[in-house]
Amino acid sequence: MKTVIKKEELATVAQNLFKDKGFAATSMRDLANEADIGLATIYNYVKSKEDILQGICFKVADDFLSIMEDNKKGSLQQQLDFAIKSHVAVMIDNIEASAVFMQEWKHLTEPYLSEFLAMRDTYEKYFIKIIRKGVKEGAFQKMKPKFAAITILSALNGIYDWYKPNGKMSAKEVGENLSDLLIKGLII
Amino acid sequence: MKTVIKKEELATVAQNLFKDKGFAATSMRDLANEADIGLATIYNYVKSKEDILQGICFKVADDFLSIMEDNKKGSLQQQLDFAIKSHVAVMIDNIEASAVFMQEWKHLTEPYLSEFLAMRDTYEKYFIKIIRKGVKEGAFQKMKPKFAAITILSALNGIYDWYKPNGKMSAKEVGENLSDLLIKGLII
DNA sequence: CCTACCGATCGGTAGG
DNA sequence: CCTACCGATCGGTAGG
Repeated sequence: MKTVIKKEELATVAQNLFKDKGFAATSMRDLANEADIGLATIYNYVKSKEDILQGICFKVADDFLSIMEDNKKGSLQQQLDFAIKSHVAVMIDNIEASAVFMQEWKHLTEPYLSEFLAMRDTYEKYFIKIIRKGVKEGAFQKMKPKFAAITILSALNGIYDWYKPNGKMSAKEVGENLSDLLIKGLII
Repeated sequence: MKTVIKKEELATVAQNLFKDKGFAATSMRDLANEADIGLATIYNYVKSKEDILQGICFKVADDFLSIMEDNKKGSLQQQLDFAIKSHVAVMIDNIEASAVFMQEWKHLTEPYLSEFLAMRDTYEKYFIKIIRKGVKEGAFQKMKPKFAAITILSALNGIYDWYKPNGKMSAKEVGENLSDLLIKGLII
């Protein structure tokens, strides 16, 4: 019981510190202090420092990938709209973990690094496919699909830097506005 | 002579390693090895490890800010187009330094951290102002100017992750395509 | 520009 | 779950 709670607290603390200070600049002692346990106790919950990072990165990667399986209906514009809004929803549901996912994955070592990059690549390809089809059909502007996909994902992935859970915009609003801006553009 | 060359080599090495491994995970010994000098020699060129990071971050910040002074002519759509293309040009001209600017600024300590954030804020306000005027005039979609500005900047700032100097897209093409996608949107 | 070194801190473990 | 500790590496410096 208490063990489970402490383990979850450690996970939360790790997400916050890895986001704020970065993985390399966060020591196991920092984590222990913030979670209010002894240094050696951490190793009852995790195997190593990188083990914690892996947990965060692959959890978020799984979340991203699972949403795409439900995304096969409607027009290509609707599919892209759904993909954007779902991506935003996952990020906002795990805002600290998402920040770590985006910024700290480079500290993964092999073979996890390759596995991680492969998952990210697979996810990116969902966006590329939708856009490629849309360009071919003439629904979207003539544009390199990979370029457009990466640009849209970059715009979405910036959220963790400014989104405040108790701020002026709700999670739903953020998704709607991003979809609107990226699909329809800024000019009228 | 030789000193100047080695100093420049050290700067280049620092940009590359800070980008690839991150500031905290790069040791002064890493820099010395890569620049092919002794560890202690580094301190003839810089005062400290953070001194190197400051040099990179503030150089890029200056570059970004200086382009906005020339941007007061034309319609608001033209001004935004110019701002986007100039931002992309600065990034691509300093692609490694830009990556460090975007990802590693959090390792700056006070008072440099506050100064850096203030410069970034000033720059962001240029984009916000253009968009706010455009929304008021009815040239742009009705949208929160700050939200739109941050989203556009996030999309632009993702470049360092994928842009290859010898790749398929020229710097000019990247700027034109980004301006097109973000201002006009993906759908026709 | 380098050799040799400093105190501090790191990730992790033995043993209980 | 903690005390006490390990070897390795860190940023930086003395002295030349």
